[in-house]
Amino acid sequence: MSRRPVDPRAARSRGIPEATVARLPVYHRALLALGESGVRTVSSEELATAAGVNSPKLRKDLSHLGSYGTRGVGYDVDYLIYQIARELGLTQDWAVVIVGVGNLGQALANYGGFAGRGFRIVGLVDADPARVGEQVAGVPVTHLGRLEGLVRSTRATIGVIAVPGPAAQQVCDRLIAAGVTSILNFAPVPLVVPAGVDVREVDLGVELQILAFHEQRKADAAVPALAAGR
Amino acid sequence: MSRRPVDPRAARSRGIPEATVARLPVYHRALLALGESGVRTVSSEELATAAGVNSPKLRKDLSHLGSYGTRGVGYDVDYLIYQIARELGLTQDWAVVIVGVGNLGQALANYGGFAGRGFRIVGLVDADPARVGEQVAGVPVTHLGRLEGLVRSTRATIGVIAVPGPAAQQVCDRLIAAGVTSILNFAPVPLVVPAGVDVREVDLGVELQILAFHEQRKADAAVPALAAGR
DNA sequence: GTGACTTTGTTCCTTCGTTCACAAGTGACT
DNA sequence: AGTCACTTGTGAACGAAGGAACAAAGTCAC
Repeated sequence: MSRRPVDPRAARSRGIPEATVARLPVYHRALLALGESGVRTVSSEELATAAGVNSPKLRKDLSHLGSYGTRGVGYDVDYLIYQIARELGLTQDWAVVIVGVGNLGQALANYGGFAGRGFRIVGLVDADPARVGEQVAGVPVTHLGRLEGLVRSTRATIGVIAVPGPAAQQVCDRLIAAGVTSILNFAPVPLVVPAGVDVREVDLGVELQILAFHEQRKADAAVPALAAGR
Repeated sequence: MSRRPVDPRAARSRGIPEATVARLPVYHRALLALGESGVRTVSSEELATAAGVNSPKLRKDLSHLGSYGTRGVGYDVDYLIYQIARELGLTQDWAVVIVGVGNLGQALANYGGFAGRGFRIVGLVDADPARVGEQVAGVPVTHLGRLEGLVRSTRATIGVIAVPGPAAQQVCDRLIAAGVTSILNFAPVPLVVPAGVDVREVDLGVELQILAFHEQRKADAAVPALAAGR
């Protein structure tokens, strides 16, 4: 475990494929579940099943982090958990501000599994003065007017936008001006941000529409004569 | 406009790339917003900006649906809205059942923009008997025990899972057994489903972890000496 | 200590997605 | 009517991701 405090071969810390990064959190979670079940060692086949991927893909993904497995044996669960956590930055403490205390904002505040992964919700912000002072999941609600002060005083670097669409861009701009450099956006509008700021858009409506597309495909396949216009 | 009621060249209706399908809903929404602003015609450059992509990508995406633009002019907004909606299946009516009436389930029930796009929430299901009879966004809450009956009687084909992780797979199995063939899963566990059933996993925790990864990258870049272990 | 077996890590190849550049088509203006 | 400016649609180059197969490496039994 102390063999390589920092991997000298430059495979790590540079050029981990984006697709791999998106799967690492899933592996991490699957490993945590296995660890709690008392499993100490896991093969790529077993872990792949638990994570919902196939084993060659899993091995290739893990190989991007370094050689943390033992051939003929598998991966040490605890060690691999630590390595993935470190790579993802979960061993650090991330201050997160959530803007918008509607149902979605509350759902996020109550979401378990943030605290245990280094994410600390340091503030909830809402435009409604009536909600200020309220607490959700132990975090007090601050008025939108104090957004910048909250971000600065807590040194938050991650902002979550859960406000109605029309307000999203303005909230985004203010978050960035106050020092936020990563944004998770649930509002159904594409945000424009300066270089150096990361945005991830999560759109509940889009997901349903993608499903509808495939659903229609299935329906078309079942009644091909109609679909083909014959 | 009536030249090809059904495109004879098989470009359409077969083989639209998955990446394109995932962006069509975004284009659709951007077009709706433009249309409400009174815009009648839009160029690929303008629409691309509104949708947050670059124009070559937009044009290639749209070309998979057919030739719906006019060179030298652009795209007719209303016509393109209709074509995308048809391709996505939004001109049909989709019955959706939401399982789990926590904060997330309520947020989904209240989400605007479902109704206008063909999605009709026909039922909310919860395991807590105390919530049965309650109404959320005008939809009554049904007890989990009646899940199958609800799905069958409403002919729902899309199910949304917003329950705690441990319950997700069982709910999933029951939905499928009752006739659901598309599932949107918010529980942080990978679902296993039989062939022919589509699943989309949306994981709020994963998104934050991906952001944390990039955030750490930025921090490393700012203090390279420490990050490189020198 | 040796051999057989297990499992990882990596290489090659194919598929998919994105970007670039340009030809073709359209409308406006003279 | 002809020319010019503009925009779409597409072919081709480029890059990223996925999958299979195999060699390397380590363990366990004896």
